[in-house]
Amino acid sequence: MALNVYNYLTRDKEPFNPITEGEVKMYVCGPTVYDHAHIGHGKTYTSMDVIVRYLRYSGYRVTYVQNITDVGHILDTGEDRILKGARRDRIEPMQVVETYMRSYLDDMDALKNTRPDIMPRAAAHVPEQIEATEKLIELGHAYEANGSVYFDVKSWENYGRLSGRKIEEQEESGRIETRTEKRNPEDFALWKAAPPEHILQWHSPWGRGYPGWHIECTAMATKYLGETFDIHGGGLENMFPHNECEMAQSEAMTGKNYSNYWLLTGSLTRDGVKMSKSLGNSLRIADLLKQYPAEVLRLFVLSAHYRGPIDISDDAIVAAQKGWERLVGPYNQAKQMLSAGAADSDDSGIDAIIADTKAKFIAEMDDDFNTPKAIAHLFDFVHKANTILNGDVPVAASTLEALVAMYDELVEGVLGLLPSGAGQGDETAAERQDGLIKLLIDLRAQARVNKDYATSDQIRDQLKELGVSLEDGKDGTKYRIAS
RNA sequence: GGCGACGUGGCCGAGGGGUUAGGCAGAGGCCUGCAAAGCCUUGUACAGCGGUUCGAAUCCGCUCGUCGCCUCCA
Repeated sequence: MALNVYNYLTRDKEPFNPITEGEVKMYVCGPTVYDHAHIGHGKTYTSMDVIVRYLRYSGYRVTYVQNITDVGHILDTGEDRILKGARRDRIEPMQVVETYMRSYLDDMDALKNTRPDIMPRAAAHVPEQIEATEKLIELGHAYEANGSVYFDVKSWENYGRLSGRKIEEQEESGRIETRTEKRNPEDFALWKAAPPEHILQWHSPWGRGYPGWHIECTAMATKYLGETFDIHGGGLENMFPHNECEMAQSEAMTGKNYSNYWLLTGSLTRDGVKMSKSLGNSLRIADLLKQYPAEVLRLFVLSAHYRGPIDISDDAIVAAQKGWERLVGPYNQAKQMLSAGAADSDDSGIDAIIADTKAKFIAEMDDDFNTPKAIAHLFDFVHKANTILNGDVPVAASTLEALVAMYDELVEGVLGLLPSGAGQGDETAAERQDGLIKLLIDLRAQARVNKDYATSDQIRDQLKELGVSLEDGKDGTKYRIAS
């Protein structure tokens, strides 16, 4: 079965056909770096990360571009967000940008989101944005007024195609601010004249100023991916006005389709309400990562469909944590069984189960990246694997290796859900730790044979305090390390 | 006021005209020195009211409710 995706442009699920066979050009709206990232960003970019991972797993060569907005845009109070951040932190605007961009990248790395191939910064693409604005003026889709340039929405009949909004309806709503210098209230800025005190400003054919919010994506996406590319991703809450304006000006400029597919992610709420600065209910990614492993946060995000909303609560994350430990159980157990030495052959039939799980996983992912269902199939596998691994019949090394390979391929490769950290960076330390724990397990086994349960329980309890849980089974004691 | 989503068992969340989602929590049992983990068994779910249909949680209409966007926002 081939990949099908839900395209917001048509509001329908469609077969995915890239422009160039085997290649995918993908653009995702990145963050404005004026504060630390919160878990809402985590949801959007982890969803996009899994889409990229799956496209690559499916054999596509993906070019993944995600911008960094470091120009700053006007708040309703007339204040620039980045300038506001600078004033708050008493530093230069570009220090704000650098600080929070690095913080953002740290958070994304910690969440195991694959780095985009190109992360263009808006401030470094002002000439491209001016060029795009000039072209729109030439083509009669934009006009200058008092040193600012506006896109003329009435010159582009497809305006409203993505979000489904009609200009007339906007006018009727009566909530569009009236700016006398605009021809239509809905016209949006491509370039804004800057007052002298505005720190971030550049030369332009229209005097000193700075670019409008939407034009950066047009300039950078077309520069790195071409005038028409395959996928545009981002958060659903940016569909209007940002994506709508972006698409209108891009297509007006090139006369071609902008992005063939629009994949937008649902928003994240906290205990039922959206995160916002004013409510003070933002949860920083960095703070959450102090409490939970990245994989738990990823499983939490991926356990709901990317297009849907998701509500974060303590109960939900704790449930995700328990679920994750169960999901990863057979992998850890198989690894330990392998290091302990396994049988030469068995007739567990696990090869067929693995093949079946993989086929189901792929079928679900092919259906608009249905991670909740794909993960449900993995849990079905966990159930079957546990039965085999804990049964009376010895399991062959080849069986264990096949299981580990499937986990590496799907659970880690596509979803990024295998435990990171211990053992991966420092092999000798991990081996030493493994040896020490096994030594304690042996000592405890002797104590148990002698019915010296005080000693055996002491070993178990103290290891538990160190984050190492011991589990007695038929074939001896296994351990697991808390993350 | 306009546009748009959505309302699923104690909780989180898929699915979607007749046939098991899955996870967490709970109950009983097996195993265990005791635990833990695992295994087996166990859940009268689909907001309400109408309609279409042999049959609706799934389609249509209305009502109620929640949320998002319409101003910067992932």
